[in-house]
Amino acid sequence: MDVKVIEPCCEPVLVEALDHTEADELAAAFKVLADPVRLRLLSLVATAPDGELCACDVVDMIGRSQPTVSHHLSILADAGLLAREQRGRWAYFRVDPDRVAVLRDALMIA
Amino acid sequence: MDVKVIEPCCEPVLVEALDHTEADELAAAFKVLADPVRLRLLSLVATAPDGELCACDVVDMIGRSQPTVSHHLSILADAGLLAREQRGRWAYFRVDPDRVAVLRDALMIA
DNA sequence: CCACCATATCGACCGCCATCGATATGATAA
DNA sequence: TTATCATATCGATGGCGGTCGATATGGTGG
Repeated sequence: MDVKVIEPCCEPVLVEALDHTEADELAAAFKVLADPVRLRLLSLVATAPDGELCACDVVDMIGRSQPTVSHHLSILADAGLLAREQRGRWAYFRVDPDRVAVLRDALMIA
Repeated sequence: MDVKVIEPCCEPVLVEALDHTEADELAAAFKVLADPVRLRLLSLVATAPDGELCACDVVDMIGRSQPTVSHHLSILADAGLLAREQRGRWAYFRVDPDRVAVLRDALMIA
């Protein structure tokens, strides 16, 4: 029995070392993920029933003040990880899978 | 001919939101990557000819002081991303692919 | 033993950022 | 318009962390 195994995940993509600019940009991207509140926000949106979540529901789940939650949501949105959609006075957020994939691909190094 | 296709990469792994402990641990892991010097160190080791690099060669490549480079190498090693091997007075480093994979898997969220 | 080299540790400085209370903005509803 | 609600912005504060010079550690060679 022939068995064909495709492993698209673990192929090293990094062929030469990062230069300063690339390293700065990547570090800035990972810095967005380097906060527990932002990671919980991202996971809450990612696992939301319809793939989207209202900011109004999120404050209670997180356990931080409303300005702090708003601050972190803006950082995630500015980084492109979350897409914001304003509907009336409510703000809804979705995960941008492509943007997440960029960071995931950057870790295909070994 | 039987064809077995394995796609370990793009399946969402995150099924429910992260709790506080998981978020703290993940954030600490990403914080290690959230620095350009450490990313350049990681990429230098990952793309080194034999998969390993001597700390003695690294200081000149990075453009930071020796204490700073040593500091960042220790952070990468403590996080498990780099494995340190002392040979005489020299310290050699290798990437731990499994540890990198843990972070990559954490981004399989959408 | 001593001199030298690679690396690690220490101490201090400085800038960035997470956090919150107060307040502003902007939209809906009465 | 006025009241109310959701969200964003502002300003201040406290702590964390990147950086380097100085110094310690520890191994090598003479």
